[in-house]
Amino acid sequence: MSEKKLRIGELARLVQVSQDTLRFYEKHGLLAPSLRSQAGYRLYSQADLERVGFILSAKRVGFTLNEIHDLLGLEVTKDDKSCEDVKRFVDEKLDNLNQRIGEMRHIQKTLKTLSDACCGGAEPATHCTILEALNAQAESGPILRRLL
Amino acid sequence: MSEKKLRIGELARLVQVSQDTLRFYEKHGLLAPSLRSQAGYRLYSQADLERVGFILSAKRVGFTLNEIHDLLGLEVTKDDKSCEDVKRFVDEKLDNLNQRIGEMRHIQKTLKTLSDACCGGAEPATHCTILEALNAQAESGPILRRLL
DNA sequence: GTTGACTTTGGACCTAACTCTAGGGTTTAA
DNA sequence: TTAAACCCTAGAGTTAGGTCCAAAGTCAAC
Repeated sequence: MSEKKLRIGELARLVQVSQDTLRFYEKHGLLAPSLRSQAGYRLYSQADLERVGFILSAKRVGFTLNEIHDLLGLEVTKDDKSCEDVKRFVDEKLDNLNQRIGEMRHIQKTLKTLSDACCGGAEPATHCTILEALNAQAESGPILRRLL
Repeated sequence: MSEKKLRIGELARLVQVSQDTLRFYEKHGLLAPSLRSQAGYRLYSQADLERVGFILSAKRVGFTLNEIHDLLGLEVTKDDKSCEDVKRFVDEKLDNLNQRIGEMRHIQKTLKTLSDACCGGAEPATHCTILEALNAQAESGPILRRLL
């Protein structure tokens, strides 16, 4: 039994993007349907579905479509050189991610400080902004410096 | 002694963005210099510097300028209602951040799998793509589902 | 055998976030 | 006192990532 293929509308509904977006990704080389019907309809396989999943996930965490294109194009072969290249590229992306996760955690902490400071007690603080929350944190350690 | 003020070029160099970008942020209400010189030159204070730091950091982790504008505008007063509003807004952003951090960690893991699988041993694998790395992970748990 | 929901292509349009240009004023060091 | 390096405004142009539209073909059901 061959696997069930999805038409563009079904796939779009599944992954919650527009059909136009899927065609746009195709035009930019990120996602080609594995097959076309006789009439020319795009038919997507399960692998295609996973590919879209990866694209959208990578996008959400801040990769550009160009970077995602490169990531999807990565392929290690017996050739040692390609292996080196992949490692360099991937490690750079990893560093990048690590840094951004750090910044996200910091902003998270700041938002939490704001939320707690303002609405924690029975009486709301008279005055509280996000920059004051940032400063409150900064006073308890050299956190602000990491921002810059 | 009054604090040292920065002109636009100095600030731009400090935070590594163009002068145009700073003026752009000003036009969109994210950052107004606390002062102008007699000749009309923008003069930025330390507080302004911190503000830019926050803007850039928030941008790096995926907030849009509009969202950042709203974040910067948050202010809790004695008014209970504003407190409620802030809490709702901030908590939503926090959820958002949490989810994205989760996705980042997942992609991080995938990249690591790829890096390890391909270049770990003495001999590079014959064939390894990022989607295969994803699948390798997926097999050891229902991870892919979380992508969608 | 036609209606309605689907699909195709090509190309115009849109928004966010810059980036550049022109034409001019200011500051400072030689 | 002038040249280099800075700053100003207004407005046009650019890039990424879609989004919309028109004109037309396809498929399922009634």
